[in-house]
Amino acid sequence: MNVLLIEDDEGFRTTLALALKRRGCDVLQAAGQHEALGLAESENIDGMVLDMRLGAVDGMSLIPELLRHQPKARLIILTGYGSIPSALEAVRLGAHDYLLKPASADQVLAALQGFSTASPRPAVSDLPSLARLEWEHIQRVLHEHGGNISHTAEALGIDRRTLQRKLAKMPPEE
Amino acid sequence: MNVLLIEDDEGFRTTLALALKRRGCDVLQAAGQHEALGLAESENIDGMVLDMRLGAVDGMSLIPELLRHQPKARLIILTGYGSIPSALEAVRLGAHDYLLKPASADQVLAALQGFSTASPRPAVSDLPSLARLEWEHIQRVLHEHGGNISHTAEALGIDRRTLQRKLAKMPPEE
DNA sequence: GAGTCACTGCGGCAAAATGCCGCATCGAAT
DNA sequence: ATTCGATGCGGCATTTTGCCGCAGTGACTC
Repeated sequence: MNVLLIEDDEGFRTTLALALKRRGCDVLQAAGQHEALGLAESENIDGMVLDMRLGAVDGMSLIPELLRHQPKARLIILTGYGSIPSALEAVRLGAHDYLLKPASADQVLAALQGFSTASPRPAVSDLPSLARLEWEHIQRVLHEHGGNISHTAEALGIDRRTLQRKLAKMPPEE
Repeated sequence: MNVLLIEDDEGFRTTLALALKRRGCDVLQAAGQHEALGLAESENIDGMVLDMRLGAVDGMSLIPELLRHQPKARLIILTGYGSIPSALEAVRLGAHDYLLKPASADQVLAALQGFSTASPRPAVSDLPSLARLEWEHIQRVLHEHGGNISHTAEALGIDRRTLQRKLAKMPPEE
């Protein structure tokens, strides 16, 4: 399976690429839109993994072009922020699935192969606790800001010192 | 436009029904699955609004049947909890749009008429503040539990007293 | 090389929030 | 009438938060 990985975060991209290779995929990597479109034009591709936020570029707008070059490929979105409206828009534009970071390589591969991510019937009781929600959101925003604690704290509307303290104590007691 | 409203929360349903009628729709209401399927069989319907959580019944499973009876109708999901995987599954089952409560009657109507809810491109900076996220989540869970504060507090993993205090001070500021 | 600037880690402290009692009330079900 | 669950609220010890400030570091400039 030939996979095109389009993701601007170098660390995340290489990690995921390695994991996919280990699972038997041939992986092409692109960090930006032109690189991605170039590869989509010239190579034969079965599946594409697209980040929604490529620096200042909106990944959503790449979907139609990528699919025009590779109409038979499966295209899945892998994004950090993510929202229901954007997921629906992506699907309308032709994406086949929409995953949220952090997603395991197995999840990505399953989505590429067309096994829609098993959506466990959300029971009424599986609502996340406040602490869990907070933790996940902090991780997301932190990653969004490239690990910059000062900016993250400002975006979250809390004190930088508070963020530091939260981060310092979160890992141990989950 | 004939609209079938399938929603178990009586208050929410009648409110939305009234709002849609005021906007020129003919509204049929159903509180449960059998009622909904009965109306879908016998009436001519242009649009359906379906809640995902009808008491113990999973609204998702109704989608194919409803569409079988009304293949030309637009079916939109309106749900309180909502998640990206469930939104994707609903679309795969044939739903046309997927809205989260609270949604304005205008949003519902726009979705019914096929104007996909304008998804303002989520900028990198429009990440919700921690306080806002917490507030929205509390509202969601509170509604999920029918306004029961004790149960909500337990589900959120916080003290009942704390929840009361949060609720008491939230409305004024923001 | 000196200086500037942004970011980080940490200490301290007053103010606020939280957890954890208990008590009184109220309505519905028994 | 009594029981039971839910609610609103007071009090209080403990924890968390906001808001300083200071020192160290790395990058970038003059």
